[in-house]
Amino acid sequence: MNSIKDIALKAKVSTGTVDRVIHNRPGVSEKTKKKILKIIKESNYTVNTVASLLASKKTYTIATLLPKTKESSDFWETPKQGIEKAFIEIKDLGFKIKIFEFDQFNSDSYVSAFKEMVNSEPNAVLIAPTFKMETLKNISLLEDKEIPYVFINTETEGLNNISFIGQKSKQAGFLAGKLLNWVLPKKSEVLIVEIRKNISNYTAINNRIEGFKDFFQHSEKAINIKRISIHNIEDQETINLQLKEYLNQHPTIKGIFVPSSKVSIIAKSIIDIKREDLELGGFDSISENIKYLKNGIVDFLISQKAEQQGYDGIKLLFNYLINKKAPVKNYYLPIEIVLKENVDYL
Amino acid sequence: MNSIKDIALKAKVSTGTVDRVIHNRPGVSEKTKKKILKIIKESNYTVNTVASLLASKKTYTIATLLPKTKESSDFWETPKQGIEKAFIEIKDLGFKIKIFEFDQFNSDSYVSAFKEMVNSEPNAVLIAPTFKMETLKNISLLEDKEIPYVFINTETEGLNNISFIGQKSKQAGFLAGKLLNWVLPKKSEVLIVEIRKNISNYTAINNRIEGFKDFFQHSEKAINIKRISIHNIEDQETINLQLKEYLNQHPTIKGIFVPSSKVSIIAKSIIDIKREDLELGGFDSISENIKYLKNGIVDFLISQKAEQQGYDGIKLLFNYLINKKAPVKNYYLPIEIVLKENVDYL
DNA sequence: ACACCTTTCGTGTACGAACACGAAATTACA
DNA sequence: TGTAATTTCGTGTTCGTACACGAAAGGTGT
Repeated sequence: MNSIKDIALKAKVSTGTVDRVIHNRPGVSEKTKKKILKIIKESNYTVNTVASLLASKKTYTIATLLPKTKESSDFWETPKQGIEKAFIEIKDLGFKIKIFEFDQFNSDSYVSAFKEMVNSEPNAVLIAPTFKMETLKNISLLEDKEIPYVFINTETEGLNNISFIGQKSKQAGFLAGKLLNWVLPKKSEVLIVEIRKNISNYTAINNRIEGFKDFFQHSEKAINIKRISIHNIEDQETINLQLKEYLNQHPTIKGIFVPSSKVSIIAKSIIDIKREDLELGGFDSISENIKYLKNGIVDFLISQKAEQQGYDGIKLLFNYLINKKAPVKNYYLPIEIVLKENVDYL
Repeated sequence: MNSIKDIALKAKVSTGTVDRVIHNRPGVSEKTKKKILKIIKESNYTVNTVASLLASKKTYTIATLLPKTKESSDFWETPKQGIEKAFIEIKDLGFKIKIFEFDQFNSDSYVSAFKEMVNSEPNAVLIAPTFKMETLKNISLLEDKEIPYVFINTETEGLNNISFIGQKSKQAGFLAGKLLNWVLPKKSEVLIVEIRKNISNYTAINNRIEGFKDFFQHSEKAINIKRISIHNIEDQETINLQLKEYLNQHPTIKGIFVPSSKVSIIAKSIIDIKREDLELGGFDSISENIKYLKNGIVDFLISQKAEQQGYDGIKLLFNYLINKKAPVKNYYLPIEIVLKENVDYL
């Protein structure tokens, strides 16, 4: 392998001089600089990242700002696993990760965690910007300190994030339309059930609904779409009643679309009110949902590849800090279809 | 961070002794060894891979043995991209990759490339064992030299490969059955079209067919399944005739399943003989197939995540060589459903 | 008590790159 | 020409680990 020593030898200068040229630091005459650069190119030498990182005892800290999780089946557990996996790969290269968390139903806690994170002076940050307004209001704290940031999961436009990693929500909704359409008998109506607890992530959910409707508008069999909203997700009884009544009033409804990860709640309801004939689709392959996918109540799930969001997010920041290579602005992850038949192989 | 020096200090020995304990080398008394191990555990110290790799100027060579590719749209291009990506990540850690190739329709070339590969004395190898017999016959060459090997893409049982990375073919066929069933009208027949050029990979293809049939055997609407074989893939005219005639004789056939990546050939045929009403499904999201997916001739593809096969394969060997950590024997990759609606987001 | 061997462990150097330090070369100006 | 200021660049140390070498301690036999 080609080392800085070889280059120095060939150029008849010391390693120090080569080092200065490589890092574009002053103290080298134009002439020697040119000569060295030429030799570097000819012997196509590249700096050995490993040795470099070892020598410059620089350590980088990446901060993450994600919703707190209570149970292990929580959606946000999954990106965290991806973050952990990425961390293991890069910790020996002098990288640290500092975790900041907030209550996803409380915007104040988001803001205070955000500020705390900024004050810890990380080299880069990974944010799940579930609160749009609060993000817009506070993003300057990061920009003033020139801390690069990437967003995951929630697309927030018009900001200088170096990248967004997540799903194209509208297209995901569109796909959900196609899938539900496949499994539905002709001349049915479909029902969109919104679970309103999760107000924080409304952008993605609205985009999914928009895409979903879009599909049926351009489909030959113009299926009619209804929409209801459910609020108190703790109270299964009320949900059952509300759903049962609505379905009785609209007997042509043969399929339900839940544009969020809360599809398991509706699945439970469907069993309770004995309407297993309904087709049901939703989002996110979390364990609670997979249970109902496997027993056939849920027909399909669309996965957002949550683990990869975390993993790729950290890896991307790692590459950015090491090579200063700017990634693509919109890093869309696969819109993955999860069925009973492939759920065990993900 | 915790370094070997800190451990030595705490144990009141030199770094050399700690080093001996870590690498389980002789020359340390039972007593000191225990003491050091205890301290290591207590301060949860782990060796710094970076420094370790730097110091032991060991360089590892991983050899790959894959089919040669002619066009950039070839299936085998994709795993190669994954290998390249993995290589970039690990080259600074002293890893080299040596590529060996063979003609996938010529078993002799496989054997000779195999031998050449073994003679290059790599530290580990990644093989696409498309020729089963020849693999069985020659695998001892690797085992005699104690060179660890992983298989990708083609599952070959009964050998001491440290891992297989690829798809559960039978389950993938099963899923294909489900998808075709979804899009088919009731009381149709389906046709399996085998493309017999690719004899080399027959295990996977047979498994897919088996899984596919399985699905329909256990489905309520017991759909009848026919099967034909096509040989000379260069001659589109003959294929068109053969297909047209067969379909005329069996007018209830409404869907076609191609258990290989050659589905684009049938798609072309379908257009030529004006039978766009047929539903069509196949394997692998290579560019040729995607074209027909997008214009609606192909209804679905099942992707084997070919790039990931290469990437994960190399990464797995990397981890194995570094940490001697044995991976899972069967590393099944996602069985991914690719539709017109999500093909742009993979 | 002496020579000799074995076990145990400490020291020193190397890996490739980063960077502080200061030596040497060049230029500026009186 | 002498002196100071400035530019240019080589040396030495450091990062955390690996490993060769050999010193010290302990044991055995005569």
